[in-house]
Amino acid sequence: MSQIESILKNSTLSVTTGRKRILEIFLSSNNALAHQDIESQCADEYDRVTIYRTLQTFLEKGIIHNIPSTDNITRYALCNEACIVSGHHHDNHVHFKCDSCGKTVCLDEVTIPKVQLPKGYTMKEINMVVNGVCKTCR
Amino acid sequence: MSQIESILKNSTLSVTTGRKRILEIFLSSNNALAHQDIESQCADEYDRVTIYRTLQTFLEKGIIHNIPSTDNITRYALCNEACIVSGHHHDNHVHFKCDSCGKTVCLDEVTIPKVQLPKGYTMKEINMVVNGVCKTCR
DNA sequence: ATGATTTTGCAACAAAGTTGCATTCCCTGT
DNA sequence: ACAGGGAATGCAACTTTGTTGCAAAATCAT
Ligand SMILES: [Mn+2]
Ligand SMILES: [Mn+2]
Ligand SMILES: [Zn+2]
Ligand SMILES: [Zn+2]
Repeated sequence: MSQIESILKNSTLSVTTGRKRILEIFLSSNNALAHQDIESQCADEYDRVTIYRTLQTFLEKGIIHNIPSTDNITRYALCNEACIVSGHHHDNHVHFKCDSCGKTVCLDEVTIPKVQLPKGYTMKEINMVVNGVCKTCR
Repeated sequence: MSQIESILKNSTLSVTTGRKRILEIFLSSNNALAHQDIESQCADEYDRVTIYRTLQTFLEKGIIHNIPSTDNITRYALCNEACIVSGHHHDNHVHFKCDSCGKTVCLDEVTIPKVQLPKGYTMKEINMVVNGVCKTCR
């Protein structure tokens, strides 16, 4: 059984060609992908709606996580391990978006530092996104 | 001269009723606002396109900053001081989005902690967004 | 292999964002 | 106070993005 198939099986998802293709696109990319990025790679093979639904499914199953940004475009990246605990992701790495090449990457080795919230606030998820210039663009 | 007018004047913007109205909406709100939030408060007075253009102008002038989120909705909040330096904002406070009431707020008193990027990466802006339950919803 | 269940494609729709252009408004100088 | 030039606005048309219902197709357990 291939890596791709076991990812799907482990998440109790049926193995369909569409899901395998989208997973393959993620695995062969070294940066985060927006819906549009995926669509432009397989719009001839799969319907737009299928891509939306597949991304949604992957999110819920903890196969991918989404990365916030100020440009109104949510990007997605593979989760390293099973990272769904009681309904929400617990990724704890920093994300970086390059102002020059536009690419967004997971900085898996950079952990989000702790932060003290004011009294009364409960923390479920935390996201940190850094903008700047990446190492290939400088 | 009113507070609202001086904000516009200080940013070398002409004082129009639309800009004053949108500023007023921000000033009277205690949470961050999405385009849609503003539109629903003044759609009868001003065109959708004007709101888009006004938010864009305010952003560029450093009157408001935008807050990233994973739900594909950018929200905006007033900047505390002039926070535009060489073309980019330098807000350094944490943002909080409540999963219960959906409101996003600036935690002005919580400073984003420093983080060490890998070699070769240059930091321009940094954003931190925490999800959870706010003090009024718990 | 068969049938129940899930996934997909299609169509239709709704919402969000963009652009060009004519009109209106604001500001400056007189 | 007024006129003229430049900036902002409204409107229309359009593109892009996201959603929903339903019938056809694919997947999976038996
Ligand atoms: Mn990541
Ligand atoms: Mn803020
Ligand atoms: Zn780059
Ligand atoms: Zn709340």
